[in-house]
Amino acid sequence: MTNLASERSLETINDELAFIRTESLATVVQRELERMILTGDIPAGERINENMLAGKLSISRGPIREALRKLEQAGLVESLVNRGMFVRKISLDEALNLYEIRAVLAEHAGGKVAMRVTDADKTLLVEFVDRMDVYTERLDLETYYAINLKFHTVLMDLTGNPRLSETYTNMDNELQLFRQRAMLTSEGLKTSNAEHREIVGRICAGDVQGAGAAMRRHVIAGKERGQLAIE
Amino acid sequence: MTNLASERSLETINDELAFIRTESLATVVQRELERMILTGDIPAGERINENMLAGKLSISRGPIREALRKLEQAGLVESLVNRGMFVRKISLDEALNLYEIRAVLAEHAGGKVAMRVTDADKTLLVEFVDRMDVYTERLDLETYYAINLKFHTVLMDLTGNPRLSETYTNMDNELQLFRQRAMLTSEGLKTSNAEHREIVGRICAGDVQGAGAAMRRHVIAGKERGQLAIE
DNA sequence: ACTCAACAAATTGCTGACAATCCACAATCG
DNA sequence: CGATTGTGGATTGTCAGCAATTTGTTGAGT
Repeated sequence: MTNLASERSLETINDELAFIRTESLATVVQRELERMILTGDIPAGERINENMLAGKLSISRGPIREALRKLEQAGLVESLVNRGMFVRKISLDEALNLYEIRAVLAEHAGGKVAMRVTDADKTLLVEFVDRMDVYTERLDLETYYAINLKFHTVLMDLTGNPRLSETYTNMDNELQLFRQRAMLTSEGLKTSNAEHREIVGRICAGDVQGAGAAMRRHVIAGKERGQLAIE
Repeated sequence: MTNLASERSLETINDELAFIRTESLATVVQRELERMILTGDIPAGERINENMLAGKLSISRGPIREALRKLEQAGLVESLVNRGMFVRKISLDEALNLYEIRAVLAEHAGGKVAMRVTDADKTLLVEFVDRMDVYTERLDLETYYAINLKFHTVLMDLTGNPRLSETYTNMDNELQLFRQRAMLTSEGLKTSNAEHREIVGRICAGDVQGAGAAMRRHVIAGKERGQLAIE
């Protein structure tokens, strides 16, 4: 019995250690920092103090610096030599450039999904939009955002091109640094989800051209909502 | 006189030190590794030994690991925990996905450039194509490649969207890992430059639609040339 | 001959410490 | 009083070394 118990605890410990073994600390830190940055926990423009972070996480600065280098390449932080790493501040120009690319990718994605979707996919997409409508009514922004995020991920994954989906998502993350304070109004949510419905409708109809155009319009509308919220 | 001389030498020393101060070792190593990987100096699939590299460059492993993390995020190397960093091997599937995205970006870029080019830009582009023709005749692949690279960079920069240019170039770099051994035949060069001429022609004519289509065809043709060379 | 366990060498992951640099603020000079 | 120059503390950049893991090898057992 003691044997069994000790084996169990060893297993548990191993499971936990496996988490360390199969993933470097740098990877864990990267994910955590990415989360903190995207949620605005660490606001854009703020310097990231390596020592403090190391102290908080009870690890050394090495893995932290590695994680920061990855985030630097991902465009979420920028490094100034001898001054440190800062959460990136996206200028209006940079944001417009990102929106432009995103619009192009979205248009292509929309068309491709319209060509490829199965019936199962269609019901899934419709469900997403219906659920978002519910939380729009309830003015539950938190939940709406979460579903909205998932909706776009699923949609992009349906292109069958994981790299396209990844590229799109990465740019969306960078744009998050720009939007940050640009919270949507409930009016904005309604409009946004109406656009979703339009997209899904075109996709379900197999309207390649229309689905692409709807996607493009959705991105551009999002851009304008973002800019509006800033002024 | 001695005063002047010592001032001069101080200046020189400062210039040299500035090279160290304004750039971390990680950045230098990153550029060097990127060069080695893209030229095939370190072939795809090969492990990168941190110790050996540190010894060769007479630095410690810290900056090297940071550089490798950036390259990992850029998609040029991949890390296996406790096993090391390997130059990435791009599968056929991944390459096709990249080509698809690149085609989309290229089409958009072609159209946008056609809308924006000045007369000066036009002569510049024509010069590029003319020069490439020369080296095609001479079968000087090396020089052709160099000009070809620059041509595409200039073309993408003319979109006025630096981020679009950067994204396109990054994907091109990743694809280099795929092409690697797929050297073009002289026949391929001729065809490729004919496509360039077509693109530039449409751009000069202000044919937005046509320029985009020509760009798209160029990318797809390149994809097919690459696949052909592999078989 | 084949499997498998134990061992040794090589290599990565991480840490703590040191050197170089920046920044804010006080002290000095014109 | 303003500008400049030190000066001290905080922070980054780099290094050398240790612990943990992987991998190849040897040798025993079947």
